[in-house]
Amino acid sequence: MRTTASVLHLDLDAFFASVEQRDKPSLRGRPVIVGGIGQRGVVSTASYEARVHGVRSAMRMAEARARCPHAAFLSGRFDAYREASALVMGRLRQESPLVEPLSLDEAFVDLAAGEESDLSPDAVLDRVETLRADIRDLTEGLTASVGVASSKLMAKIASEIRKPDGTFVVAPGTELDLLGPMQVTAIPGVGPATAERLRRVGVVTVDDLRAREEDELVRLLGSASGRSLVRLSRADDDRPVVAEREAKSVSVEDTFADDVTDRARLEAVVERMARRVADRLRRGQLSGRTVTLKIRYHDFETHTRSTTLAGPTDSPTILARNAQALLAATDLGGGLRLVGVGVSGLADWVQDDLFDSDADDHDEPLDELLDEPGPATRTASDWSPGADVHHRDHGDGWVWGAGLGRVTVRFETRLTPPGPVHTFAADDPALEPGHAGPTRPRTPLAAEPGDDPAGTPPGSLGDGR
DNA sequence: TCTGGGGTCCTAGGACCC
DNA sequence: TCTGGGGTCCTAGGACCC
Repeated sequence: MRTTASVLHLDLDAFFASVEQRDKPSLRGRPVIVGGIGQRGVVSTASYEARVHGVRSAMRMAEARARCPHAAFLSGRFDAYREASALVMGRLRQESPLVEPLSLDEAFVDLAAGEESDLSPDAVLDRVETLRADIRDLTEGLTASVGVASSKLMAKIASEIRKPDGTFVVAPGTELDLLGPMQVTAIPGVGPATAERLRRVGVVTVDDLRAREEDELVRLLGSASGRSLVRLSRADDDRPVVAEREAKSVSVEDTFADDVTDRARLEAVVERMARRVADRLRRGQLSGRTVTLKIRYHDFETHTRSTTLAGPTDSPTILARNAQALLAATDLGGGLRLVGVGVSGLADWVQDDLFDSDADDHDEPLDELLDEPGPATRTASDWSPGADVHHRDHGDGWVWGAGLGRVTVRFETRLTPPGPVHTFAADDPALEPGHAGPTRPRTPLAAEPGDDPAGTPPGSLGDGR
């Protein structure tokens, strides 16, 4: 933990609602509620005028309307929010090169990372007041709350204390005085479920938490949470401010106004979603390997099904086909209230790069073939540049394979995912045209030593035991 | 008229490998 | 003939955050 208050946390006050009030003078001084406007919407942000009436983030819109019928209800203008956010983040980067945005309206700044400066609490306070005034000018009126402390944990807690439009600097050495009496839910990461588990064993405040043994908390909450909570309860937090964090997943989901039972309609929705995901991947110059379908039944029961491709793709067609295959394997029950499509296992390259192929367009047949779902154990390196690729359609599935330059040929078939995967030898009768699908379970294709001039795929040989 | 959308991280079990 | 000890990958679900 640092000895100076040099981690800054900034939080723009009622951000979405404030942008709306800034851009529409008629809304100033009035309750403004931004969120899902439809039947099943929830509140994203409520202006302070609306909070007076008990309207909160994540509240159902129906309840918000009941509590505050005279409010302005808006669905949000994300381009405007992104623009305002970029101005703020830009100003923060003048403060230090090390800025970690957490969302459009929140960021950590490492004040110790830039040029050497006076990090005494008084000097930092002056600096923050200048920063907040600049942000107000730059954004034409948006206000921010700021906390500065010796760690991320305390900075984030501190920014809540003088909210809205205030600053709180935690003098080094006083962290536990501030944190100890707070409820455990003040610690980010402790939500309702964890708080309830802790309450049942008599832990309500951070001081209560600190009195417990690590072993007990690990048993109660698991290894990661237990250990981390022990440290945080002591204000022991050395997590660094990290500027560039790479995305780990991309997803799109939608809740229907009314539950949908029509499979054809769901297929169309899933296809559109997959294309949107692919579009976002490509704009981010990313590709992904694991396709996930998310569904939510009428009773809110939620499930995910996923399939992992042989290599990363950003092809809308491939993503759509895989998402639709997952849907096809899904029981629609009494209807779905939500579907979603996501991709994870992101890479900043596409599988194209591995092949000596002139297929620049990811939707070309050859390329698609190579991106088809395969067994999880197959890796991109199973394939050699210029490999001779074969494909045979077997009606209820398909077979594909690639020659590595001579006799060694791997053939694999896959039924509609997530069905079983089978591997065949080149002379397997199942490969005869007209044969309708695999006839025997997957068997390892042992390459004979010295029989493979193109190199053996990693992992396909035993360790000699 | 119960309960958004976009994320992250963690856990746990099974398959598979060495 | 009873049964190891790691490790990684994959799938699914849950808690949490803004």
